Amino acid sequence: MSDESYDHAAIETRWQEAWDDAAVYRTPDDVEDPTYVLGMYPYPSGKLHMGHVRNYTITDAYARYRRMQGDDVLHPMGWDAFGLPAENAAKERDTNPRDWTFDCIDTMKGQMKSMGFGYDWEREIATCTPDYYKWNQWFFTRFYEEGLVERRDADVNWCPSCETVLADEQVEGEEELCWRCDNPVEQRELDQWFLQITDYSDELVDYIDELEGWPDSVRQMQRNWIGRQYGTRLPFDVTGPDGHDHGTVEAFTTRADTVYGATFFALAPDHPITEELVAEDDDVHEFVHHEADPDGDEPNGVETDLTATNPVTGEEIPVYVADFVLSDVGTGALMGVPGHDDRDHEFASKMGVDIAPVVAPDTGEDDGPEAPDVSESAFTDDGVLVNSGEYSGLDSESAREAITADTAGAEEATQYRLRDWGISRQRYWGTPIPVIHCDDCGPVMVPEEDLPVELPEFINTTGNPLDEAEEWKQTTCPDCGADAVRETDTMDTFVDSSWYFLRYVSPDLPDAPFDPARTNDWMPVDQYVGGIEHAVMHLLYSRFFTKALADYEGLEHREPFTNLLAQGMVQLEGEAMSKSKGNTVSPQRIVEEYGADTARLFMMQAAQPERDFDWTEEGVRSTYRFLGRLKDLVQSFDPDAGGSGDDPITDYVADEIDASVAVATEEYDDLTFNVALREAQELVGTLRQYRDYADPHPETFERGLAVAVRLLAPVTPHLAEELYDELGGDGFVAEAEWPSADVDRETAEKRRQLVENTREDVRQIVEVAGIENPERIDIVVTPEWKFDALGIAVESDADNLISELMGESHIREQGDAAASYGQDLQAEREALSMTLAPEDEYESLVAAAWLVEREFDASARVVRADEADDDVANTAEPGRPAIDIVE
RNA sequence: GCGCGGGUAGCCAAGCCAGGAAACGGCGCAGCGCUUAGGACGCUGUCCCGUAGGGGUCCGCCGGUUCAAAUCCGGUCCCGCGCACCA
Repeated sequence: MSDESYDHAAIETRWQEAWDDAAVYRTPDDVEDPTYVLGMYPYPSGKLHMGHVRNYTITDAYARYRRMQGDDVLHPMGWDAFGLPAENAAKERDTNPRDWTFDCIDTMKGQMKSMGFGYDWEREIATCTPDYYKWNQWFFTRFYEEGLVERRDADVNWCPSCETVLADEQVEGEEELCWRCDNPVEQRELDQWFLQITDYSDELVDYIDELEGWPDSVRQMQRNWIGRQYGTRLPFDVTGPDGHDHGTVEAFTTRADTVYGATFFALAPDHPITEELVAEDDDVHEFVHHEADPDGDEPNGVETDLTATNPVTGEEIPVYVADFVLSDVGTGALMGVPGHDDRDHEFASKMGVDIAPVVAPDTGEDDGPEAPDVSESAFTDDGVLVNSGEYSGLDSESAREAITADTAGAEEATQYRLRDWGISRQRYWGTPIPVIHCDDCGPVMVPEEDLPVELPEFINTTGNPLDEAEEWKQTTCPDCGADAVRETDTMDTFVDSSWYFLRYVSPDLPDAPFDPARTNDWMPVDQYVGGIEHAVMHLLYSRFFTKALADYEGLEHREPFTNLLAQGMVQLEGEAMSKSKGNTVSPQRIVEEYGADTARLFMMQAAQPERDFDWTEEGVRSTYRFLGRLKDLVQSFDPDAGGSGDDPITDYVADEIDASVAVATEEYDDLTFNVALREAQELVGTLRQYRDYADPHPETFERGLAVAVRLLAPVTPHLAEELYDELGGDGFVAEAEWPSADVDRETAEKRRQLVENTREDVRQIVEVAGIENPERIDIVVTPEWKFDALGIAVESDADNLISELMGESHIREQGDAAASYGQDLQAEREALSMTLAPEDEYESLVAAAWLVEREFDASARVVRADEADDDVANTAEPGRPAIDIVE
């Protein structure tokens, strides 16, 4: 076999079997607080795609790295196995969702194994098994007992194509499209089960600040979604022309300071008062049923014959019904302040309502604020109140507080955009909601001993199959024993994924959803990795569940995921891969052609995990060749041949090995695999040069190989095992110890910088001086007193550095040279920093001299200052040796 | 409109949180080497000027803080993402 390729298939199969046999990735129940590394479990759609491969390679590499660092690691995998696509697929193929799902799981599990992902398969879960979804039902009844579940008649998002309702979070964009099928969503009124996530609104939003291991973007998206706003609720008395009292209508406002500028009042088209008016007022009827366009950009409205009394001024203002007022925002009614709100301004201009300025820009001067001109557009900033009675002169902030405090019936109010989570779905392939409807008792929870309520056999029908499952549906009331029917709705599958990370801890526990002691020990998830598309829904629901379980089920953690990584997309020519575009790359094909290690390494080295990157076949081939070269390098190694190691090149290689470890370790810790891997690949390059240019010292060379293999092991586990074995390693590299370095990263990088700078200087001199054929290159290390002087200068805060330096006799006796260097130091003293120690600098240069010799084809000597001519040595500085080139 | 993130050499992109070297790396381009890993590999160059390591200019734009700014602060213009007749 040529070194262009290697028998990846044989190697990968061999080690996958060996890992299996040795249960390398098994996490025993008795380990203490393992590092919990988790990738978002996949929906079993049939085949792994590149997004999965990237996601799970990230977690696998990190899990392997932590294991080599000596941690116990929990790295499980499971299946988000309920959901509509299985139902659709079952219909198309004339099978049933269960069989189809388990077929898909089989296939995908096989593909995961062929990728070499090291999961503890004994913790595998599939949410469509009664053993799992029983606990969804159990949580539902527990939450019901705690008052976290409510059934209400609600306007819901209905997707006619999926024939089910959707949560607000599942409706996308201005066009309101279904997140799954991209069809327009309609509104329907249905009895629905809700989980009261809004009970946790404040905690969910407040605690975002603490989630420092999460990306800002996700944190911000959650803040936006919860949408908390502080304001004031103001009571407006609404009356009709005949004195007919419509009662008090509260309006929420964040700008109570503008209340003197309220020139109209507006009600939503479906507000209860509007509905009264529709019956008696033809104009209102006409508007509500024919003109109102809540989705349009134009604010439309109709004047009513009602008036509202401004609770602060006592003024009566006209009441409109307007389509931009939304019944589910605030109270469904608002005070219109056209002088200070853009939309109100547009509406007032259109309807001919007064526009009055009551807040002026704060000029910061004492001569009194001047009311802004609001005839053309509103002034929406905070400022100073004008035309506002006793409140004139106050700044907006103070005025809001004062008005709220002074006004009868007004109160501070907090508003949220977050709504309760409607979990009812009119589909078959989900967790049956464990409720029985009794004519006499109403909805009754299924008793715990009757759980799980298992799904009946699938019936291929157009509506909800559960509605057709008569035998299943008919039952008796647990309370009164009368004939009753089962709830036929199933749960949103996001219920399943809101706690699956707990189930992995004790997947087979028969009598509880999770083992409290072990879960408290093992949670939270240390590193969670998945797509940004779950920034709101899954992650918010999981946070909610965790908090509810902390309150009611003894979970001692209130946040599930400490660190979150939202991985970037795998693209092809800048575009997301998608089946519809037909620009996908099959992971299976890549594994067959190049092997899993190549696919994994290519992906991890291509970019930081959170960035998008382009898949390129050329990159894959180049990665494959690298692995082939590495394999060759290891196999050509002969421990019984080679030099004594008593040479500078060996020292250089030894330093580089340490440097690689120091850098790669830090980068693995930060999950910046691309940088860590570059380090590993450069080390392999260095070793190759070592082999080709010198007579390698077997022990150093072997250490280099062993280090390179380990640095790559988290990402290319199969070949790493093969080569580790080849090098005579004990056991598995997967369980081997992570290499340690003799240097810290800073020193290693200073060394590299010194060598690189010195070589660069030589190049410049050769070029600028036009030296054609250098014969000898002397690199003269700085005299020690200069290092001492630099050290003093860095530490010193004395005004006169020179005199402080001259206080040192061994510096003073350098005479003019000391004075001159002292002045240099004085000139840049604020920018000074410590270099390598003199001996370290000398040794680093000696070790690197061969690079200069090789590059310039001249002999290179590294000499100490006292061995060189003074006029050369004097130009040397710490970190910058003098250079003398002889032609 | 609101919020967040970002604008760095021909292109991609690190550095910014913790200010101190024309600013990591990759691609592309150019030169050299290679009894060889060959539609590769290694070395070097790639802002301008310079016959001994020097000088100039530079991180979207404008301004500020500082001995010192890609980095901190304010303003402004573009790009991306999320939310949005949200009161």
